[in-house]
Amino acid sequence: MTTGDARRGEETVSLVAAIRDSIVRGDFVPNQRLVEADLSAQFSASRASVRAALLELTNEGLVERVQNRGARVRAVSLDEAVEICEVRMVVEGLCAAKAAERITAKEIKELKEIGKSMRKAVSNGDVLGYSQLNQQLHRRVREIGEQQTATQVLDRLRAQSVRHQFRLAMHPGRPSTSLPEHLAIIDAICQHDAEAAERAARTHLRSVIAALREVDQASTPVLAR
Amino acid sequence: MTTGDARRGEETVSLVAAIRDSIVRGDFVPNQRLVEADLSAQFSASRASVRAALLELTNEGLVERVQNRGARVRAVSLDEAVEICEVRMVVEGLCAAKAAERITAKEIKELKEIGKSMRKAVSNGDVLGYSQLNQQLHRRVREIGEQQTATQVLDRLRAQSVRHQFRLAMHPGRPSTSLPEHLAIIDAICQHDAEAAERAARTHLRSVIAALREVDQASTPVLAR
DNA sequence: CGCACCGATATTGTCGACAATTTTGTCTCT
DNA sequence: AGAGACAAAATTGTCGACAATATCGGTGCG
Repeated sequence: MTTGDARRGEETVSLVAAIRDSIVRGDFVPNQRLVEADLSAQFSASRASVRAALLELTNEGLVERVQNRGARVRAVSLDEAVEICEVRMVVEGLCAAKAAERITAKEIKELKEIGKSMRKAVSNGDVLGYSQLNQQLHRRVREIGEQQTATQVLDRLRAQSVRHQFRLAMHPGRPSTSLPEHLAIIDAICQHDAEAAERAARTHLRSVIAALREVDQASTPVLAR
Repeated sequence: MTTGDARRGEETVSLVAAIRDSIVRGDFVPNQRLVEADLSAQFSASRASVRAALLELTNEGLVERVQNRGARVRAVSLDEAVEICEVRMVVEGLCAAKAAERITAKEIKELKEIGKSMRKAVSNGDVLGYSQLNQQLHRRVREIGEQQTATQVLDRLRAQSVRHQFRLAMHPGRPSTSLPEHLAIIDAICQHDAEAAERAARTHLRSVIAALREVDQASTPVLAR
């Protein structure tokens, strides 16, 4: 069966989603070549559509293309993942600060609700649920901050580092480290304290960066030779 | 004659540059429709190439596309320009901080040289030269900071707001305002003071945002009705 | 035995044509 | 005359085929 089907119009857009999912979920491993003809057959679409989709994914940073040499799944090194997180650090800091300025009473309740759910998930050992709440929190903060541009930037960066992100979420003990950081962000935003919110967001991402390095060292002990 | 010619291979890449230039230099005004067939004739390229180029420019944020309704030049509103500058503020801050950590003695000399040239350009009233030095400074700082990801983000954002940026550079009195800010960034980086460098970069961009608002109000007095 | 040259194969880049969709203009009916 | 429906034009989305380019394997020469 072909991985993803879609409604009639705009086949390319669904192809982009299908290929993106295949990359994110690991069906296509890093550095794997993506031959247009093969994808065309696999997803039963024309080569032009595949080509357009590859173009799009290249600009999202998930695929690398070299002139006349084709496309392959981009492998994000640890150093690159750190760089990405550093940019995320400052941009999420901006969003948190803006959110602190603009948040409404209703949204405060919502954010605190998320915080409560996160506490519960961690104490229950619900790693998957916590990960989803994590994403929800970050998304809501961006929405509250009303930063369209920042949101676009962050979406792109998140997609690029999703593999590292996932590995991190599965690391034992990680949730109990990040929970208080998340709660600090929520508190600062709910108190309309922009500076504190930015600091908290940065502290959190700094911790993520440190954890990234740690997890990588643990899983790549010396050098797989 | 066709606007841009190019070497044999990879016609699309040169088309992207040609259309981008046309947008940036104002040959294509904001909200102007970009019909594939017309561009195809104008640049004497196939429609497929034009299509690929428009895809690329869409992902750069210079063109907006709606499904089955074609592409048009994106009009960046003042609010959007401010948002873009806010993101730039924090990311350039990051780059400045990293540059302060990593700068070498040789690069310090180079940066100070740029500072000297800027002073000269301002005192000579050389607006264009100052603008170029400005760009050169920002670029060098990013390179010294060795932030690939941040550089990509900033390149994209700069391209989107180039029109506002240009109008700002032409504003009388603007250079003498921004010069000391630039010099402060240079000083902080050259003293390896990451925190001060980030603060200086932010202060500068904050000033740019304020100027953006001011210039816009001056040129759109009430509301063209 | 190694290296450079050359041809065969695989893959991408480009093109023109056709199908699907949206927009525009016109005509009728109330 | 105005609103709605229908047809025609314009434009985009998709497809298959051809040309250009890179990669791989074999052959001859030093």
